[in-house]
Order: sequence, then structure tokens, then C-alpha cells
Amino acid sequence: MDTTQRTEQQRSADRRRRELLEAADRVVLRDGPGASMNAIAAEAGITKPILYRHFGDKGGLYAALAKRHTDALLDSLRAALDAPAERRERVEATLDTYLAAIEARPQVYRFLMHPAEGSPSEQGFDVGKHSAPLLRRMGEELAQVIEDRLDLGPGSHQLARVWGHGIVGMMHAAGDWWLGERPCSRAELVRSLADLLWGRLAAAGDKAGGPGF
Amino acid sequence: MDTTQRTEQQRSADRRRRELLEAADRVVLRDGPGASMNAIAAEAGITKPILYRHFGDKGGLYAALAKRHTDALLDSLRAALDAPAERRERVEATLDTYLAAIEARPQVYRFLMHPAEGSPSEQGFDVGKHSAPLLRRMGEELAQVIEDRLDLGPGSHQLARVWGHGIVGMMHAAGDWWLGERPCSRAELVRSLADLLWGRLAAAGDKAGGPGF
DNA sequence: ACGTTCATGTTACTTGCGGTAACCCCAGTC
DNA sequence: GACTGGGGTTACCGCAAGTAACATGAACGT
Repeated sequence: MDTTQRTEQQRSADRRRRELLEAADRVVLRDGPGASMNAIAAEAGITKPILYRHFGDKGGLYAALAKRHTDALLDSLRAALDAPAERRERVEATLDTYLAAIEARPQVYRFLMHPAEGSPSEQGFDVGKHSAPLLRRMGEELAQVIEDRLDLGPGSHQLARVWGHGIVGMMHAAGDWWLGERPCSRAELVRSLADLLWGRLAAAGDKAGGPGF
Repeated sequence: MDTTQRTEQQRSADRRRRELLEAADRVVLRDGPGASMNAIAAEAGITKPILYRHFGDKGGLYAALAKRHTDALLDSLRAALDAPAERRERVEATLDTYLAAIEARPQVYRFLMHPAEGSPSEQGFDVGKHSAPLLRRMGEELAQVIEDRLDLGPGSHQLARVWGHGIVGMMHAAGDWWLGERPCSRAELVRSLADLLWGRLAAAGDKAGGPGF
């Protein structure tokens, strides 16, 4: 029971855990988030109790699964946000990165944000609390970036947080709608959102004959 | 089986349905969205199969329940948006109306948007597809208002839709975060969001020593 | 007055899921 | 060779969704 042996077992357990997560990934992406623990266990070639030994409960498994994708997405967003370019260009690049990600792998997106659909059976109303965590993390990170890099005068801390969560929410809702309806190209969507952020709403004139908005 | 009799029965069935919905409302607001059909039936003083006769399945019941609250909320939002005042004032009033609603009845909000928490058992991951419908409806309605009342030049249809969904998403995410953390007053939140919409993001200067954003 | 219908309600069941207890087996160790 | 402990399984519990089959009682036609 010395340290080397312990780390050896730890290592083995971690490898197992990763394998299980990959199996779970396959099943969830194939069957939707309503995938049963039995199905996941079967895909991994083992049985339920092992899953429970590794992840505690279904929430734990799903959380671990969500964390993987979430971390990956956040990394690419950070990269886009840190690219050397003008502010507006970086904003557009970040929006585009997010939208490209959800466009490229809608299955993952649906799992993270809309747990419950996709599965034909649709037996219950399965959800995870995945969406909240991801949205929150993105909001907090963006808030940090805004506060760090922008000169907002007094109250900048609160303001940055509100804006961080607000902008992330805007991106999320618009992306969600866009993914469902595909009413325009990604580039157009990015432009429209950036325009909104850039104050075109306030600058717009009223339409003839009525009070604007 | 003439018409009068039929409408009579229809009337009775409708009343029943409303009573059941009210009972369901009480239970869901008390026990969270994880409330079982048995519990709802018990609260209504009857048993499960009747619920199923009226609503088909749990999804139907929850959808009906959600529709009620959704309609009510949308009505008040429309009212705020139609009040006679300057554009920015109306925008702020609408944001405030939404935030006041979720602040006044967080239980309802959680049911509509975060189905799955609150229940102590937390056995599964119950969700409804309520949030999407509500967000979508709000987004579409706002898009319509924007398109009708604002002069946005060419491409105004697409633009209005993107903005409608984007703004709704911003409001939703910011409100959700705010409701959880209560980092500031409602009025401050409203002001910060309106400032964001009014282009203060684009107008802000970079902070000393780094590229902004 | 009597059987027929039809909505309303019930009991009792099936199915399927999340989660767990108890047992199994095989490697390595003293 | 008995002993311990991690990886594995079977068989089960509890519970919730959803359903089938039966019961009751008021309105109707004859």
C-alpha cells in the first residue's frame, strides 16, 4: 500500500474512467440525453454498478461528460477572444467560434443545452443542469474579460458581470434559434449580433407613422 | 346528443380541466417540477387516469400549465412595450416587467425555465421543453415589434429576428443569474442592460495597457 | 319502468428506470 | 494455503409513467 502502488491503481482507475466516459459519449450522442444507464453500461461492455462506482449517480456521469465538452468549448472561446485583432473583430470571432461549435456538433450542443429531446421515446422529461453551468461559466469568464480589459468607470465590476451574462445569453438564445431554423448564414448572424452590441438598436430611427419600439 | 347538450358537457369538461390545472399548479409550485402525477391527482382529489384522460400525458399537463403562465407573462410584457413613452423608457419598462415577474414568483420561473430543481428527491433529471417555447415566443414577438416599429433599412426582417431572439436571450440569462445571486437591485440591472443595448460596450475605451476586450 | 349509453371515476396492473445489496472471482501477499 | 481487496455480476427494491378493465350513476329512447 505504498505510494507507487497507489498511484498505479489510480492511473488504472482513471484510464477506466476515461473509457467509460467515451462509451457514454457515444451512447448519449446516438440515443440522446435520455440514454439509460443500462444502455451506457452495455456500450462500455460492462454493467450498471460499475458506472455507479465510478460516477456516483447519473448526475455525476452526465456532469463529467458535460465538463469535458464544456472545457473544450471554453478553451476555443478563450483562444478566439485572445487573438490579436481589433475589438470588434475579436467579438465577431468569438461569436463565430461559438456558433461554429454548435453548428459542427449539434448533438453535443443539444446534450449540453437541451437535455431531453432527440430520444424518440421521450419517456420523461430528462434534463441535466448542464445548461446552467455552461452558461454561467461563460458569463463569468466574459465578465472577467470585460472588467479586465475595458474602462467602464465607476461600478465597472457590476456592469461587467451584467454584460458578461447578458451577452452570453444573447449569443446562446440567438444561436439556439438559428440552429433550429437556419434563417441565414453564420456570418450574417454574427454580423447582426455584433451590430446589436454596437448600438445599432439605439441608433435606428423610428418607422414612419409610429412610436419606435 | 344535440348541440346544446354537447356544449354543456364541453363546458363541464373545461371547468374540470381548469380545476385540475389549478391543483397541478399548487402541487408543482409546492413540490417543484418533479411532482408526480399521483401527487397532482391526490391534490385534485381524484386519481391518475383522469389526469391522463384530460391531458394525454405528463408532457401535455405541463405544457398546459406552462401555457397559462406564459400567456400571462407575455400579456404583461406586451402592455409594457405598448405604453406611451420614449423608446428607451419602454425598453427599460419591458425589462423591468420581466424581471419583476420572475422576482415576484421565482417558483413559477423555475418551473418554466429550470424544470428539475427544487424537488428534494431529485431522482431523475426532469425537464420540460417549456423554456424553449417561452423564449421562442418572446423572441418572435419582440422581433415582430422591432420590425414593425423600427426603420432598419435593407434586411430588416432577418435583422429584427436576430435581435429579437438575441435581446430575449440577454434578458433571460442576465435575469437568471441575477435571480440566483442578487448582486444588485432590479433597477440597476435594468439600467445596465439598457446601457449595453444602447451601445455603451462599443463606446467604452480600452483600459490602460492592453487591447480592449 | 327498463335497458342503453356515455362520461366519470376507481383499482390494480405492467413496464422501465435509477439505484443498491449481496455475492463472485481472481490476483497478489504474508 | 488462508486472507484481503479491487473489478465484476446477478438479482433485487422503490418509484413513477402510463394503461386496462371494471364500477357507478345520470340522461335518454322506447
